Amino acid sequence: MAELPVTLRDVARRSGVHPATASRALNPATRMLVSEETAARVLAAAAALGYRPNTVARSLRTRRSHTIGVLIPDLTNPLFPPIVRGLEDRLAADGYVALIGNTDADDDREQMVFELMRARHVDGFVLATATTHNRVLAEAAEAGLLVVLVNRLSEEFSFPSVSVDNDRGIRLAVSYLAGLGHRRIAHVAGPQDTSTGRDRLHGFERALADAGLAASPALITHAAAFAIEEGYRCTRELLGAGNGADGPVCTAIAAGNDMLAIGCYTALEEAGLRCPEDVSVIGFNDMPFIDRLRPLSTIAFPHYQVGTEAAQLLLERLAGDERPVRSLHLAPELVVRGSTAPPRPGG
Amino acid sequence: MAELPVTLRDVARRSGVHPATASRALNPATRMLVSEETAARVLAAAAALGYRPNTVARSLRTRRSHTIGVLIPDLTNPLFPPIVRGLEDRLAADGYVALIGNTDADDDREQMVFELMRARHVDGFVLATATTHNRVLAEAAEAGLLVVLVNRLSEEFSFPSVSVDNDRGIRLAVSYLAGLGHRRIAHVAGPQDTSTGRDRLHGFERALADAGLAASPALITHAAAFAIEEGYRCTRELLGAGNGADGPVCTAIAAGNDMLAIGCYTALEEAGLRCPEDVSVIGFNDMPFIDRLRPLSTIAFPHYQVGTEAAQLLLERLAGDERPVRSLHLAPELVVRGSTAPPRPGG
DNA sequence: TTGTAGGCGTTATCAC
DNA sequence: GTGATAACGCCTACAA
Repeated sequence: MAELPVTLRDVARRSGVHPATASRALNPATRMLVSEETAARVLAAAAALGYRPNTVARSLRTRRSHTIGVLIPDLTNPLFPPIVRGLEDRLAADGYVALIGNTDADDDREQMVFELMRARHVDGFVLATATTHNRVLAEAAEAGLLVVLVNRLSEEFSFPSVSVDNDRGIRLAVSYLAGLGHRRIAHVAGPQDTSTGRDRLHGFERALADAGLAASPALITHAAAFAIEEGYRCTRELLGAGNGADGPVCTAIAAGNDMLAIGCYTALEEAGLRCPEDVSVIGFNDMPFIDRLRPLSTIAFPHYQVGTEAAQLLLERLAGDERPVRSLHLAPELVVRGSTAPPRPGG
Repeated sequence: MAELPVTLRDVARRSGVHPATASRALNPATRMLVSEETAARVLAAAAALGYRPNTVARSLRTRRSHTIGVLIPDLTNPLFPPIVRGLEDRLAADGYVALIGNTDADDDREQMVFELMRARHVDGFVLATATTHNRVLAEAAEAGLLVVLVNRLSEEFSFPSVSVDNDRGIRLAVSYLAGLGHRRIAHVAGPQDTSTGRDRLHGFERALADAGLAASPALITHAAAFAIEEGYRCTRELLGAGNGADGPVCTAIAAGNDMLAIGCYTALEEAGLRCPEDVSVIGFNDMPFIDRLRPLSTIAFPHYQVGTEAAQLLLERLAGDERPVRSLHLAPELVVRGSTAPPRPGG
């Protein structure tokens, strides 16, 4: 029952040539070195025997595994599946496969998964987990590994990257809210050890200034993670701080991402505040299913394309592209749904 | 900058032993064959040099890649990420990694991804894509590959599997609806070329009979895929058929899964019917985020555990377990949310 | 155009 | 307990 594996020798034997010749005939890149009829004979023999090249042996010899390591925080965060699909689809088109590892934003776990992949001699990495001082990034840089950053930038190392223009995105959000008439706009900032969290916070502050609005520490809270519970906690903090004389401290919240925005809802409800009547909420990412969840206004970007572009960048370098490192910034777009409205007249 | 790779020979040289001895010392399983002090010396040398074994070479020699191929329909279906995480977490604990492939329920694509993985000599497969007459399943069986089915069963081949007890699940749904007083209960059946779709349909029919309710072809529609649009289409069909004298043809719908249930909502809304006042809806799977989407009553099962159990089954066989093939059926549970209510008095 | 030979890094099987 | 040797399946100078 268990099939005996067909090797190159078997194909060679059956077609009456040396294994080396068979190898050349089978490899499209070297097929030209072989006479047409020999090539045809070898190909026929291979097909007849059901030959399937042993990638492991090939990898050992060529030092190419045609495998890419992908590190993401957590696959169950709906933001990542479309990105991963983009990656895999583009990679598969070139015969590459992806090894996915979840890090749960835990350094030790990240290190462990990274090692697991290095041991498998992946040809490159896609990292969606980069934090400011990241051991994996440092090791990858030192070892000269091929890396493409996704959704993250590194100031320390110069890696190619694909991300959304966070500054522009958060500006879209803030100027939209300001245009509605909001003057007390709060921000639930993402983790400041990620470029994403930092860029959006700084963008927020600049956008406020540009809109002629005052920045106040009371209007900014810091989430420890891009997680629903943190959005909830931060919004409570926000509301608790200044929920004084004339209503809540803010009339609008720009959340660091959609997960945080979901947390905002719960806290607002708990405080007896309605959205958008009392407080407007805008998210970031337009993650899948968020539109069916609540009518959340948010900043959208093409998730799937982030994946395909990252794969593209990687494949180009794998193909020997030596051009200077490129960083792609995909354009975000404002998506208005039902979570935003002008502030109450009395506000 | 690019580090020169440290090999076993380097470690052997530095510790003054033969590579074979170094190999024995480094491998916990064969370490006992070596004197303690030699082992210590080798280990120290390895650490000092930053030796990292070449898994590719090891795989070629041992014919074990410590890699598992995972085929799923589509990672962006929220049902799968937690399952995949369960798989990866359990596999990683034993030093295995997973290759994920999306098939989009397309046979050619499935075949292609399957080949990509076979070529990489994965040690086993987890298949969540099995359909009734499945080429991949047949090839895997013929080649004697290690396979564990997830969320699917095969009548044709005897593979170990992990799935939810669909029959019991749909019975829970139907008896709950019947208990609420519903007598005209419809079913949006999933694709009948999947065991999941079939088992739930048959379970539905039996459950109806057990509840003393009449089965009618008009109350059953067939979705071509577990997709929102198909749920929408089928529900329209349902409503269009018998939306005659006294209201809609049914007062409750048991959907084949949550995605189909989401589609039901849209069709009901369009028809001016409210849920649950006019028509109750119950789903299946309790997929992530569904609880935040709409208050959908549904049948829950432990997604993550499906993954860990599947990995466990695979690892056991990889470890040489020869016990007869096991099929795990995880117990489903009824989750009541706001999409179900007694039928209208006038119904 | 084809054959020869050697080696990628590791481990299994001998022998000592 | 350790060393020597060969082989896993493939590719690629080099030679013919």
